Amino acid sequence: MFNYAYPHPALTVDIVIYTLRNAELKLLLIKRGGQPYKGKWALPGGFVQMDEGLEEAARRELEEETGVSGVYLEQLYTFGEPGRDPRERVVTVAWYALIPSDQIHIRAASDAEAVGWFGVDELPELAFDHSQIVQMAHKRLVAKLDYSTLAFQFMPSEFTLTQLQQVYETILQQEMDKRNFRKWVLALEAIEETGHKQREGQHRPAKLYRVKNPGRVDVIK
Amino acid sequence: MFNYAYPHPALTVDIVIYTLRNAELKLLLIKRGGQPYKGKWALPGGFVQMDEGLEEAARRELEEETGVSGVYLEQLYTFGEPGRDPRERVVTVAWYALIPSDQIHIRAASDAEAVGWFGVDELPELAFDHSQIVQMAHKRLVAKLDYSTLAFQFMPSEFTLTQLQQVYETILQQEMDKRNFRKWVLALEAIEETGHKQREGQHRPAKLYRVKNPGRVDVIK
DNA sequence: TTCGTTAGTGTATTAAGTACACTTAAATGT
DNA sequence: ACATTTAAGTGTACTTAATACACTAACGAA
Repeated sequence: MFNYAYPHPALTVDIVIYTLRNAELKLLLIKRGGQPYKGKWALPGGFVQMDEGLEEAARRELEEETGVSGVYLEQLYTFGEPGRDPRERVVTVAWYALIPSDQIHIRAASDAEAVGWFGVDELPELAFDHSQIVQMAHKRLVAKLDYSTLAFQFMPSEFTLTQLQQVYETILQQEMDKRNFRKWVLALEAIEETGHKQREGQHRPAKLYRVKNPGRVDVIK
Repeated sequence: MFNYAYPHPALTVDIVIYTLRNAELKLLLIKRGGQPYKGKWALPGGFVQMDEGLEEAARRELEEETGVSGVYLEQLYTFGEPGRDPRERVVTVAWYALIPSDQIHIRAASDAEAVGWFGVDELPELAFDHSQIVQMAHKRLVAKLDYSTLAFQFMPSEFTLTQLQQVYETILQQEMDKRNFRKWVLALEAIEETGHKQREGQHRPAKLYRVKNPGRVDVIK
């Protein structure tokens, strides 16, 4: 039992985990096994331990659900309306993570819950205020493509310019001109040729590129 | 006494309250009367009540310390490193507020604490991790001037273009060309002439403008 | 060697941002 | 009334970034 002179809310982290698969933006959901919202899909998350920081808690949950670590993770917003959880006052610090498309051979889940990747346009009804969280995450993601190098966080260690362009086109939901895109992205000086080529399909092989500073997201303009 | 099966952190809100005075960006600090960090300056803030939302709590604290309400308030970030408060685990949801320069005839403070406006370049040593919070708030503020109409939140109901330019110059710490600034800001179509003029000093009177959507902050470009 | 497919490239046009200096309208002092 | 001081107000040329647009190159398969 833990006693306090004043009431304390419970504190959780929830994570919107994005990846790109089949030219579609997907996010990870977990089917709730217990009440409330039993059987509904929800964002992965859980309680913050007393001896861990908030980002640390988010990375722990991320690793537990997907097995991945070291990926891009950013705090999104903190949600704490009274009544957002019917049991007790729960405040959640929401985060979003981007997983490169080559790291999704992750184990399904740590515990026995049902886990699934959902296209952002085919989301089921979500538990709690999680659809509000997802909505805000998507807005942030789209906005950041415009003024940062965030999109590179989706790329595998080597990738073609066409693949990179598809990432932008998928998330922004608009087609782009190939020549203009290449001119623009190369002018950023954030990627470089690896010297390798990707030979696949009956056509000219594509040059492979890598991100110069893989972990880093820079503001551009 | 309040009992929980699992330990809960305490939850606070802290607010970076900005205003502009004498062509200087200032923020409000409160001298701590009790331990820890007794006598040190700190951001205004306090515990979140169990029946109020997070923004509600921030607005309550803002109103208690400054008497102002209805001003621009935005969530900044949530800080929750274990050990940031020596007494117990305290997680704080940090906000920042912008107060128009004509609303600073506010009452000094609700309680007996010492309260003061400090220029952002002349801040004293701060309690807790508050200097980290201030640093992040300043970064956000500067960034948002570039891609939103945030700066208008500092303006009184009627203002001259020169005053508006000074707001940008003060916060961005760089001089701007008068003609280019006017061309740019008028092209935003976010402000309009009031028809009034400001006569003061031995020079040509300036046209007064107002913000078209006073509460609103739009992303530009 | 022809066909199918995706990779890769340049130029002209338009829009936005930057650099830069004089005139105007008022108040003050003689 | 006139000259002086002060900040308000205005336009144009130049530079840079964004856009529109179509063909050639390199490979695999038949």
